[in-house]
Formats: sequence, structure tokens, C-alpha cells
Amino acid sequence: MRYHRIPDETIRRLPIYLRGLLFSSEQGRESISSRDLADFVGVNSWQIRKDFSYFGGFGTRGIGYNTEKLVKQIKRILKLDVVKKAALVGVGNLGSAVLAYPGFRMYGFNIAVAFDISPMKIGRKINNIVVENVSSLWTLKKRGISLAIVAVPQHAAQKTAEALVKAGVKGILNFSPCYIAVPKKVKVITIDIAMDLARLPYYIPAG
Amino acid sequence: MRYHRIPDETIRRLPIYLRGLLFSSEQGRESISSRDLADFVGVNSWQIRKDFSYFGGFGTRGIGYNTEKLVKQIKRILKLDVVKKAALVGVGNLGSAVLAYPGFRMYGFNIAVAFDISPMKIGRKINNIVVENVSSLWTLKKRGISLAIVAVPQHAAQKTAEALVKAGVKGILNFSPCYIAVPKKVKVITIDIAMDLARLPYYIPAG
DNA sequence: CTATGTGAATTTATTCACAGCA
DNA sequence: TGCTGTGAATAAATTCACATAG
Repeated sequence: MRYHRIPDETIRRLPIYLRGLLFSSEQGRESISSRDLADFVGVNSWQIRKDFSYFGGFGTRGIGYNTEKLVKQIKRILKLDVVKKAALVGVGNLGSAVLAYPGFRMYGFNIAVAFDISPMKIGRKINNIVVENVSSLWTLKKRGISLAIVAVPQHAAQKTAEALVKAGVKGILNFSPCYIAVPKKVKVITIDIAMDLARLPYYIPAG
Repeated sequence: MRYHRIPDETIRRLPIYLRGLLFSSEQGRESISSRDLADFVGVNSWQIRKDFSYFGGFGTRGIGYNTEKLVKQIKRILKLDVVKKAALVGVGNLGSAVLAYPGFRMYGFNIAVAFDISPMKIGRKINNIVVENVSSLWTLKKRGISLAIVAVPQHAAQKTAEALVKAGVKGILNFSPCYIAVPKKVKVITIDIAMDLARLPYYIPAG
């Protein structure tokens, strides 16, 4: 299957496997079967095997997958094998929480820069990062930063995205509760926390 | 199509449409075509029409959809037509940001209770809500709260989820970076912000 | 003449079942 | 024997094309 196009859904699941494997690896586990990984991450074992098969054989029949090796492979596929700097735009409540969030490191991310528009925040140091003026967003290009997290109010999201694209940013994680239009070459992933909550009641039986 | 099973993907998109329509409605727009809505929310027009068709005809041929009517319909489908109380567990950085987040109201949510395990936080008032001891999670049942947001550290997530299920909670929005196992009758939606960021580099051409 | 609504065609993803290797 | 890897079968979702209603 090595020569097929990789399903988007497979890419979406890879970080889930990675998360589980990193944990499993930390626990000192050397290898893990698709069945055990399945129980651990909440995905079917055949789905896991199929997903890995798109990239070729990662496992050993009769044994399972070598955790460390598999972690390396997935990181390579996801291009997480080198530490990546990311910028944050908008240091409000949510933005500050993002800055303080410890979970980015395990994937090789380093939130290295933060921007805000408010004079109250510019120049302040939050989590060891000095907040800069959004007007200097353009400097991202020469700083070699191509990933950004947007946590600005809805009304500023589109303009922010456009400035980021102009600054050479290629990937945006958008926390603003709206669709942002960007050129096709730029990838946007939107997280709308209220929207996700809004999906829950549907699945809950009357009551 | 009224008698078909509704695709999960359709349900996932309904809140996207709702978000766009609420905005459009606020702007005073009375009706909107699937094409205009498409441009606004970033989903194809035929996808939008197909999605709505599962529930029967919402629109008027030649005109489009009445925004206010459509908002009502989607809210009804998603069971968002009555204000729903939700509980927050874990008032750390992320939890506090969630408490302060203004976006829940538009979907009819009211984060009415907050819990934490830290004596430093218990009793403190954050965003007009007094933080309670997690040991009183069980009171949720008699308070009629069946939705919860989990923003505790990874190691506490599974235990927290179990306590919530015991307290009668039927839907969980999980911000902890791990899979949590719950009975089938309970719906969990997990948001792992680092994991979503981890998906971006894959889509970015080498550089 | 415009824009919805929907069967049919196509594409994409999941699930199965088992051959094949350690 | 145990567990991977993968074609084939099934299921699900998207896209198309157009009949149909205002």
C-alpha cells in the first residue's frame, strides 16, 4: 500500500497514536501490539494496522510494534522530527493559557514569540516570552517561523490571518470562532471550543 | 431523505452553519442562499443543501433560507433550544480561560459550576463562580447538570471522568491530552490543542 | 430565472478475513 | 501460535446533475 495516497483520516489519527506511544514509551514499554495500543488510544486495532500499512511495515509479526521506533516513524511522517517554532497572536485569556500549556513540547513545538495589539500587554513578559506589538508580525518571515496560533477576538481573526500569510506563515491553528479564508497553500485548523460543546447535547438521550 | 440515518459528519457541520447564521442574522440579514452561506462558513453549497435535506426542506426555492427560521431549526436538532448548564472541572490556566470564554452563550450554554482539587482555588470566585471542591462532584446529579468540561492534568483525567459519569453526567468535553474510557451511553469529545497543532506541519511543503 | 432538494454516481474510509512471517 | 499487513468487501460521505418549486 506504500504507493497509495494517504487518507486524511489516517493523518488525523497519527497524532493520537503518537500521544499514546510516547506515554507507553515513557512507561518503559519496549513494544506494543495493535490490540494493546487500540485499548489505550480508543481506536480499533485493524484501523491502527491499516493506518500504519500505508507507510509500510512498522511492526514485527508475532510481537507488535517497537514503541521507540514507531514514535520516530510517526514523527518523521508528521514532520515533527525537528523542533518547530511557532508564534502566538492574541494574549488574552485563551492565548495566555496556550502560552502556559506544557503539552506542545512533546510534539517538538516551541511557542517562541507572542503578539498582541493592546499596549497594556505589549512589553510584558508572560511565561518567559515578551509580548510584541502585532505591527511587527511581518518579522516572522526573517525569523523563520511558519506556524502560528491565532487567539484573537472574532472580528480581528481574518485580518490577523491575512497578516500572517503575508508574513510567510504556512500553517495556522485558529482558536477564533469563525471561518478564516486563506490561500490554498496555507493550512488552517480551527478549534472552536464552544462549537465542540454544542455538538454534545445531540448525542445525549432526552433528559 | 427525511427517514435516513443522519451522517455524523452532518452533525459535526451543523454548529458551523449555526455559527455563521447567528452572525448573519445579527447583521440583520433575513435570508441567505446556500451559496452565500457556503462562502461565509467555508463549506460547499451542495454539501450544505444535502445536510439540510436530511431534516427536510428548510429553504424556499428561488430565495434561499430564512436565517432566523434556520437558526431555530438547527438549534432544535442539536437540542440547543433550551439553556443548558454545564460544569467545569479543573480551574487551571485552560480551565480559567474556558470560564472566561464568552462564546458559550450563543449556543445556550451556561457554565454554572466549577470544581478544583487545590485548596488554593477552592472557595475563590472566578468569573462570578465560586470554585467548589471536586469531592462534591456527586452533587451534579441533583443539580440537574449533565454536561461537563474537563480541564484537569492528564493523570487525573480518567478518574475525573469516572466521577462525572457516576454523578450522572452524559456528555464530556475533554481538554486533557488523553483518551478517556467511559460507558457507551456517555459521549466524549476530546480537544487536544497540541495534537491539532501537530497535524499542521504535515500539510506544509518542505521548508 | 433562481436556488432548493435529492436520487445516482463517485470517491473515500472502514471493516473483514486471512495469508504470511517471526 | 501470535500478531502484522493487506487485498477484497462493505459502509459512509461527497459530489454531481438536474428535476422541481417559487
